[in-house]
Amino acid sequence: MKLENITIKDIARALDLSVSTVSRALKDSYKISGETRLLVQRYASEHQYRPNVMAQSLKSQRSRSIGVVLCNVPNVFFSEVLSGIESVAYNSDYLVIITQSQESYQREVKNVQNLAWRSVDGLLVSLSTESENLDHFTRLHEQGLPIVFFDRVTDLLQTHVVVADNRGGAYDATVELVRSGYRRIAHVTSSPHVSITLERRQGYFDALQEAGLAVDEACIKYCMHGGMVAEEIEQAVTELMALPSPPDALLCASDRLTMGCYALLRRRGYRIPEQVGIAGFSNFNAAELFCPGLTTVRQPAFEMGKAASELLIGLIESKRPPREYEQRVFATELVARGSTARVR
Amino acid sequence: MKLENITIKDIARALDLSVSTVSRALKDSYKISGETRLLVQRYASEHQYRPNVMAQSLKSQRSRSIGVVLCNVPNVFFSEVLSGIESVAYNSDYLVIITQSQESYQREVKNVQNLAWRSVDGLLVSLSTESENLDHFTRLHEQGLPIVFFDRVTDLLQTHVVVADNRGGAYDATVELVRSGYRRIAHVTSSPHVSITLERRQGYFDALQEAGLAVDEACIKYCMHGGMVAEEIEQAVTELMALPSPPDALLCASDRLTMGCYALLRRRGYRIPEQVGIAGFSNFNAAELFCPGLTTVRQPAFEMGKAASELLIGLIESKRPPREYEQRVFATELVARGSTARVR
DNA sequence: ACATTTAATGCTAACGTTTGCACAAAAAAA
DNA sequence: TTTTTTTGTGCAAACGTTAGCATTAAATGT
Repeated sequence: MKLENITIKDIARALDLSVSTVSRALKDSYKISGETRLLVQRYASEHQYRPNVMAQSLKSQRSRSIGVVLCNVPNVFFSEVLSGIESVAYNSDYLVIITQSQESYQREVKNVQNLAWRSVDGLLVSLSTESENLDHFTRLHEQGLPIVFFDRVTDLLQTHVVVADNRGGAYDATVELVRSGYRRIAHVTSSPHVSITLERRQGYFDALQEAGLAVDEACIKYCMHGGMVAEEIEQAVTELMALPSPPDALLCASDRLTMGCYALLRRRGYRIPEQVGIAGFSNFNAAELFCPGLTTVRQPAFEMGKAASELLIGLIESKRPPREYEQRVFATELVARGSTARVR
Repeated sequence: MKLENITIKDIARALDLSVSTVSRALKDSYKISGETRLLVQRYASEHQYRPNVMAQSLKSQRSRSIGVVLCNVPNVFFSEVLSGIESVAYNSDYLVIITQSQESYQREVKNVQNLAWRSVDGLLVSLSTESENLDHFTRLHEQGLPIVFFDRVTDLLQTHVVVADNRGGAYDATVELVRSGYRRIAHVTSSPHVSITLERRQGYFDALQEAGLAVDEACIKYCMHGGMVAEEIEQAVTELMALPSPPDALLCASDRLTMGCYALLRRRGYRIPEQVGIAGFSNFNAAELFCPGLTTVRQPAFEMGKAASELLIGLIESKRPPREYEQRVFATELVARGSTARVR
């Protein structure tokens, strides 16, 4: 019932040769007479011989596939990253296996172990918000499995890393808010476990400080599931707006949070940008169609996916570990729109 | 350098047993004394034995992985489908391999062949706009490779199919436009090669006819790349609006087209919904934040992904082909918003 | 003419499992 | 006690490749 393919043995039998000769003739290595080589290769292509990859994998201990571990595909940022990953893999003839952690530590662990066990040649990882302990990676990494982190990274492992300039992006957005006349800028962000949260917060801090504005911890709300659960966002916004002196602007740290906050503000009838300004990280490119247009910090997601993929494949295909691990940082792009246009 | 795992042989040697006994003890089959079974199983779990999947695959000719072929991951609809696929696969312990055709026939063929050759157990496919010839599927299908089509399907192959009620969705949206007072409704759609185009067009036709409105072929624009190239959309809209009697409303047939047309109309200064109404298929759930809110036909993408995945896994795991192939049709949901609200 | 090199091919063992069959020892039946 | 059955285990082949070493025949050197 399964697809019966012709094997190297069949060829050997048909041509009255040994399997080793056939094998060698096909990868034109070693000393094989041009005659037999041609004979074998013609027979092979005529009969549509395709080497059995499972056998090859078993022999070589390589599968020409890479595993991707990320939170959630429908997140615009991740879907673009994934697209970038796939496009590089396609050209390099690697298969891309996708898993979602759904921001769950448990699920991340299971996925990573499953992928490793199913013998991917390398791993492309963006950590879940829940992940603090990274043993599931360190063990594999020590055993020599190539891993590249992107977006939500860690310095507990010595390896390549692909990130956006998170500090810079948050800084730029905050500066824009300040420039527009906002003075009490709140920050709605994700779990402080993940790298991007800290970096973005730093950019927010830096900009406030430069502007001589106070940093108020009460104005920072951490959504532990990165906005995967709608209630988090609702609670964060509610609490912020109930403060004795409520914020006049929101800086949101992720796709989901930005959209969530924006929608909520509008639903609750806040006037944007007069009453509350809002800016945030988002890769949704129709933000200009919103009412008012949403000021966003855009990350070159597709390019980041490509870079991560390239670095990983480099790691996989080089015999020796590199002398130095790269940290590739991509510039973000601030697109200022109506949602922060309080003043001309 | 690669992760050295303990093998069944190691266990056999350590316990002074034969490999076959160990193998059998581990899958507690056959007649093995409780004693040895326990011994083996304890040793195995203590030493973290994990069967080598490549060897198992080679033996069983199964890989516990499924291949997905779709156009483009960042498309909201597809990313949600993919998420549904992954979630079912995760629970059933299948790996999901993702490939993008980017609406290219060539690429689709290469991906399909590559996946089959790399021995996935089954295929989940949404056809590219360019695909007319489906030989690359029929051959594999005849050889017994389970395939399930979703979204852009075909009846050239006898297999399970998962679709939205495309005719109904387009019908509902058109009826809504008519109800709002639009009388010359154009249709911007994708390549007529793909099933969804025909079905959606049919719904559009039916609604027009029921309303006693004329069907004008000049009012139907086919974007052969489904809107992947921005120029197609631009050209379609330009041509429509340049007609002797230009349309007063647009019905768009896909995520990308809907967004593209909406953005273009706004950029060109058309007043929506007074001058031109617009409605279309789209899974973008922030359409309510647009200005005006965008009337959309929503497909239960995640559920469709789940269904497709379940059907495929069913196919893979049943010994015999099913007596009958299913065509699972999911209802769409029309969300009427400002972009079609010409009259109260 | 014989020794030595070179070229082309074959044999065999591996990679880690699974499984039909054979075998031995113990238990049951005669 | 002998025969038969049962129970547990081992052997070996298979899945489709690859690669080190051995082998043969031909070609070159002396």
